[in-house]
Amino acid sequence: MEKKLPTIKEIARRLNISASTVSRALHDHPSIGLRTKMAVKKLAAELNYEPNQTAIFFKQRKTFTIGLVLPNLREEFFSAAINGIEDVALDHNYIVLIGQSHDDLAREQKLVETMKNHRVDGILASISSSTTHIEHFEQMKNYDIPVVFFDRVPDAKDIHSVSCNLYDSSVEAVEWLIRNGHKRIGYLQGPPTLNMKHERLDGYMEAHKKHKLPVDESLIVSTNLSVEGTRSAVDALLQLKKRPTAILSFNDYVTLDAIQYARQKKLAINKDICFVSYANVPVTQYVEFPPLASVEQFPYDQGVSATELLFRLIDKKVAGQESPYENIVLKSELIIR
Amino acid sequence: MEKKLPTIKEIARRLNISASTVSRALHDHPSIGLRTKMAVKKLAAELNYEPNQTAIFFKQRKTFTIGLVLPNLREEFFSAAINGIEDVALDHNYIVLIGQSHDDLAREQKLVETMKNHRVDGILASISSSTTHIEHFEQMKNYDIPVVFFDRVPDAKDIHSVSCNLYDSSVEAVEWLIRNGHKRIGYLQGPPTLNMKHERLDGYMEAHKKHKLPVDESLIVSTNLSVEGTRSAVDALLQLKKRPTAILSFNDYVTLDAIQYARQKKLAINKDICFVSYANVPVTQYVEFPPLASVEQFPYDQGVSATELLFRLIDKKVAGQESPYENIVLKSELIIR
DNA sequence: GAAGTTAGGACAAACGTTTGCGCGAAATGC
DNA sequence: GCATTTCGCGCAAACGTTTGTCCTAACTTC
Repeated sequence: MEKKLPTIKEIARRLNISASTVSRALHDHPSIGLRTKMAVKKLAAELNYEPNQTAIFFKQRKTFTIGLVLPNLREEFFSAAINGIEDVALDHNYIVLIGQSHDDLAREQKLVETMKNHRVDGILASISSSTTHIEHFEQMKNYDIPVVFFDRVPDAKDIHSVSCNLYDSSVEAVEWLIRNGHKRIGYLQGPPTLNMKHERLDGYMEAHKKHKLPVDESLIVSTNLSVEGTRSAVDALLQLKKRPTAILSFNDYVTLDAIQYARQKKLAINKDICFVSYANVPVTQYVEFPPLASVEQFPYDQGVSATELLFRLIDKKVAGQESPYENIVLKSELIIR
Repeated sequence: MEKKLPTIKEIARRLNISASTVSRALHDHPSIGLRTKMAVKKLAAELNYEPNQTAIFFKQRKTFTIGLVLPNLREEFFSAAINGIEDVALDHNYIVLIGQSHDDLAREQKLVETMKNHRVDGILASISSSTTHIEHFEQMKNYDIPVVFFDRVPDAKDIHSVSCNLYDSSVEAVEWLIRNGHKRIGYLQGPPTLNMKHERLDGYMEAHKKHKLPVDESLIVSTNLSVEGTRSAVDALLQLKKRPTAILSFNDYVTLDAIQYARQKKLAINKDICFVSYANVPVTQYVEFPPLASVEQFPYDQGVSATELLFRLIDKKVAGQESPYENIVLKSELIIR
């Protein structure tokens, strides 16, 4: 059953010409006569010839493949980002290798390693929540594989990245709450590794400062994103003698868990307590009590932007040029329901 | 900046031995002496040698890559299926190329074409809703690339597939509704291309037959899965003089739209009208009125099973053996909330 | 000590494609 | 009609690895 796929050599043999001529003919190289060009193309079509990409990859040192490493696909944010990534990649005739870290550093490392072995031309990454260092990404420099981080960007200097400005929208979100009469606003943050740039927290602080509201440290709690983590964090807030009337929380998924827990505790959502969040994932439209507002982070645009940056880096690499580190910041937008 | 990655040749040159010896030494070939073996490994480690996979792919005619073509990643069903696929693939030291058809036949064709060019070792596919023929998949036979369909399986003979038995659970679902007193049960089906095997409909019919209930054709409507399509289909049901008291609907996403529409029409969910559905996606746990029951289709297991089948096919292909067409059917399960 | 065995490694081809170089013949210029 | 350019194409190397075959020296065996 070993079907022998037609090769350039085969065409050359049949036409009694050399392989190089065939190659050039197929590429419309100017130094090939029209007659041979026609003959080659005709036979190629008849034989259903298709170039062996693995041979080309090998020779050209390019695979027309980009690697995508992200925490998971379950979150609508990431699946939306992929749409942008895939669209740009397909435009460039590239295809996407995917890998989910499931927020596990070891798995993330293995994925990067595997992608390196596959000689991807570049890597897009959103780091896992347990990623405490990024050596595995930095090593890619030794292989001339550019890396662009998006959304979950590590707090390091010498990297390329695309992310949303969450500072401004965090200020805006908290101000919105303040304007709506809230004076005690809780902040439910994510795990430390994802807060390294603490844009959200800085925005939270700034809004308090602007409105001369004191910041109560006990109003700031953390979750590791798990249901239990979120519950105990929310619990800590609800146990306070002076409980917050509103909570700004890490993202919509966390918020859904938080709301569920608050309801379980017999709190009236949007009366006893309000929620404002990040991500603005579409699925919240179906739930009874969605967050009152959520910061749209434009995953599709982030994906597009990151992929375009990656291709610029790949092109420069091919041209042998050095690229300065680029850190693109897109703006986010507070969506009020 | 052209970093020269170390190669076998380089190691051979430095050690004044031949490349073949180096290759064999690295592979612990028995005909290489311990001394040279050690020397080679030592130098390889020092130079940080890593085999150039593209060269190996080229030579071995294998890429250790499988292609995955599916409608979209937004649906939790597919992102859950990927988890199974990825886990099995990683176990086999394979990596996954991904492509979303977005329910567009042309895009699906392009993706398959691109994956073929990348010489993937096999393809996993869940067809788009606009896929009216599967020539593009059948052509893969000419390239010795096995294809395994999962979940959304075309209605054809000569294919490999993994899917859920929806007939039994459909009977069960409708019987459950009947036992709960419903006599007029609507059926909101998906687009024709996805109903080719009409397991759901057959089950719906069978349950009616078993309970000697007449089937009213006007209770059977279709949606193209879009929000508008679903709304007008539901509308048709609600307009009936004798409106159904329950609706069995294509999947949870459709159901969420349907429920939203019904509420908009001032119907009391679970009183005026009940919903039972397929997929059992986790996100329904956060909504106010989830479907009363949903058929779990075990996406992770489907992914695992499909990928394992694919690897069996790949192995047989390598061994030059012919494989009979396998159509694995997993059972589904009606989950009652 | 001669014949046979074995261990250890070299050589070269092969996978399919691309590309720099060069060469002969036709076409052009005067 | 000779010199020069242009055109069309072939030759061979190269990418990095694997693998079948062959070779040589050392070792065994009697």
